[in-house]
Amino acid sequence: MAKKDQKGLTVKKEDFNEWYPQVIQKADLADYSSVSGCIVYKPNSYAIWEKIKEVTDKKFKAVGIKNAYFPLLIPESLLQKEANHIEGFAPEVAWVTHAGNSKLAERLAIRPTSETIMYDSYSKWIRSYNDLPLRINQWNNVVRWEFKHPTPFLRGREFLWNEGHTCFATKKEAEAEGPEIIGIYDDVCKDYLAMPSLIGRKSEKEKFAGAEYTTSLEFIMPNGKSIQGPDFHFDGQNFSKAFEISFTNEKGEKDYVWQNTWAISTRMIGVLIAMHGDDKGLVIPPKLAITQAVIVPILFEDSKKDVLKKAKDIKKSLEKKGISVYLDDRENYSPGWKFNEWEMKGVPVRIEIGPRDLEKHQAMVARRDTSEKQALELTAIADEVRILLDDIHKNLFDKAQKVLDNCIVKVDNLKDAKKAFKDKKIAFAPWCGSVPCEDIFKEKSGAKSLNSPEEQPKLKKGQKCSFCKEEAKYWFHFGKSY
RNA sequence: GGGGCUGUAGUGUAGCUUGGUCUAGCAUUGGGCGUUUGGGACGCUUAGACCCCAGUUCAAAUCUGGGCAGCCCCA
Repeated sequence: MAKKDQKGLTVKKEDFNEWYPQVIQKADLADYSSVSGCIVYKPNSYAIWEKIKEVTDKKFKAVGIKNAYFPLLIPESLLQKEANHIEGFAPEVAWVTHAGNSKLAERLAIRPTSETIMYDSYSKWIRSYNDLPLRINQWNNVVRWEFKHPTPFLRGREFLWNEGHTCFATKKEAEAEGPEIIGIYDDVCKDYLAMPSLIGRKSEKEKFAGAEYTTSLEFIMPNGKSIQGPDFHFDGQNFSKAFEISFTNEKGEKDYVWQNTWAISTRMIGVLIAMHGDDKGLVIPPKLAITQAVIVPILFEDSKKDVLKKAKDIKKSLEKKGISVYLDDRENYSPGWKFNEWEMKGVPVRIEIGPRDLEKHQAMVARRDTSEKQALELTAIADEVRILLDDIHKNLFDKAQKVLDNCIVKVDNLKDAKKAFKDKKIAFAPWCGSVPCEDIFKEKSGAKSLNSPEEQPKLKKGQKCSFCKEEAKYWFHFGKSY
């Protein structure tokens, strides 16, 4: 049994697998539902998702991407049009077969992803190079009937995401979208979620079903397992040829569009919880927190009025600086109880004010990430909290960056790679990149390839692959994965 | 894909080996009343559970089988 503190929370580093669901439970983030693998996103987690969605959506729109909405249900005939795509998704598709008591003539897939239903429309919409580029995104839910153990947020049968589906007249234009989209995702992860990642190209084996290549952001969880975050797929003309998305180019010739797809999902909530949470519970990065600061007044009968008045003043002064504040003036809970509750829920900053502070014209300000507490002048408090919130973000990011840096081990053989995985680390190795090599590697190590960063250490002349006899092509990250 | 472990109120658990004393204990949580309130206050009161389906038996939370769900390890 792992150690528990007085609130029944497992110590994170001793048993992450117990700690994780406990935090979700205690911070009131999610609940299990009657459908296995489908969770309820309770207000506390949904608020985080709304924030992620809001900031990401803004960035999409800033580069000219428009939102639309396509149907949930996809006719079987459409889903089957692209061979690799259907092969990749078929085992996990949930089907609608009946309407009331009558059997449908053609069964309908609940979208596992929307390429097929969207491209059916695209083929009708795109006629000429004047219709391009077409850059459409949708925020929706998808269902993939996973058979592996579901884990709240990280792996489930239904999740929320964005799926961007774009079409360009030329390969060059299409591929140029890659860095732009990956840049947006990376900005969101760094600037809002306070999370660095490994960015790079996926292997042939692990790329998206139907894509030419996939670029991903990989995150490393505290238990040493990696997990794929947002990604970008360059689809070439695979789908456009299957769906007949053709157009007349500038030369008057028939041509097929070049396509990309890209996504970020509610899985990031899980990564966020895992990455920043601690033995006191959840830690929400300030820019994602729906409540950035909570004021806990210390109420006694004789001074109650004055303390509450000051607390309200503080609230106003913070709000003027654009900080979202909650004044917790509930009288049926003790201050200590509230401290613990807000820490559990991950609110970045807590302000305590009582009669003793009133005398000194100050308030106690505690930061969630380090638990440091300091007395601040009432007049300076709004500015100081503003600075503090930025500092908390920076500290969370730096800590996460350090963890990431420390878990990457350079290796050049299977034995050292396996040792790295055993130590809960990521192996970085020269590799040939072939599918057979990865199959054997996976069987022997229990791990898989993650991605290959664009900026690479130099390969030695004649460097062999770390796991077979072929020549190494690039450095690649490998790890045990969710 | 293979193996192992587990399922008891909202949450965490006791009981299961050796069926009966279980009208299922404890803590926390929820409701009510009062006293409290500077790091999860206290008293009184009230509500709330044996995952589902079969079987064995006079008798099942407890044993058996199946299902469902959760966790772990290996591939």
